[in-house]
Amino acid sequence: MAVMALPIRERGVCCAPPRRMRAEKVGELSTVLKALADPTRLEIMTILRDSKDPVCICDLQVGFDLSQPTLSHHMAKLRAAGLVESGQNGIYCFYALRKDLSGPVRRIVDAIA
Amino acid sequence: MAVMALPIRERGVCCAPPRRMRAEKVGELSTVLKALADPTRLEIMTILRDSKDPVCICDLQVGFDLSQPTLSHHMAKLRAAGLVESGQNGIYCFYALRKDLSGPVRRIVDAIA
DNA sequence: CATACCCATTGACGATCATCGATGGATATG
DNA sequence: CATATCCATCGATGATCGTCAATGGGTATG
Repeated sequence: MAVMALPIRERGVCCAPPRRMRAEKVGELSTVLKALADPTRLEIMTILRDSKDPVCICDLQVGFDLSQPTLSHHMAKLRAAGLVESGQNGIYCFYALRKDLSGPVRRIVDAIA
Repeated sequence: MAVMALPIRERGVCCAPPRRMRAEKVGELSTVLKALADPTRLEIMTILRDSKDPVCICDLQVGFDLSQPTLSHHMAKLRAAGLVESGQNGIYCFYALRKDLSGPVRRIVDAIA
């Protein structure tokens, strides 16, 4: 739709654009993005990011209208993606944003305002 | 695993954490993240972001080992998410990063280094 | 007009995902 | 010990996703 200045092409001559990212990094980043690409997990991440203290699962279960297994599954997915860490204290399980996130991942998490 | 300073809780007393993000914004952002959460589309986005000129689909087809319909489907998804815009010139179809991305989305795109 | 090239759409298939109910383990309380 | 609370795992189900082959439309070339 937009009026773009389009290059001129020659028929039958196509050349692959440069790919600067390593395949390994592409996989890591897409895993992280996939973990964030769900409304529930996205909001949980902002809660963890903005919370001063680790957050208890039971509090999240009150805040979100989801079953307990579903929420547990979401947290496991966030942890598998390397975004959060968990700690147990008696009955309670707490989650917090990992502090050793890589630069790009940290920037992405900060960007979801 | 990590040694977190865990808060003290009272049995049976859970309170929902604050949710600062509007539901509408959560939906938009998760749509964008879902569009980025695929290795192929992620790499295409970096190519478009780093390219000075609009990129022709036929060039992408050479660069990625995917069928033409699959690549077309990926581009449609990026456009549906509001990340790219397209322009036609004769036979050729060009794609480019949209310049009117919102602040958060722009930061996310910039973060995928 | 006939042919070749570029691209989108459709229909189909297997894989992954989000969700739930049921279950069980672990820990605290009485 | 008995009970209540918190949480993870398992199995199942419906939805969505990534991919392809087939098809068709549109545009240039000869």
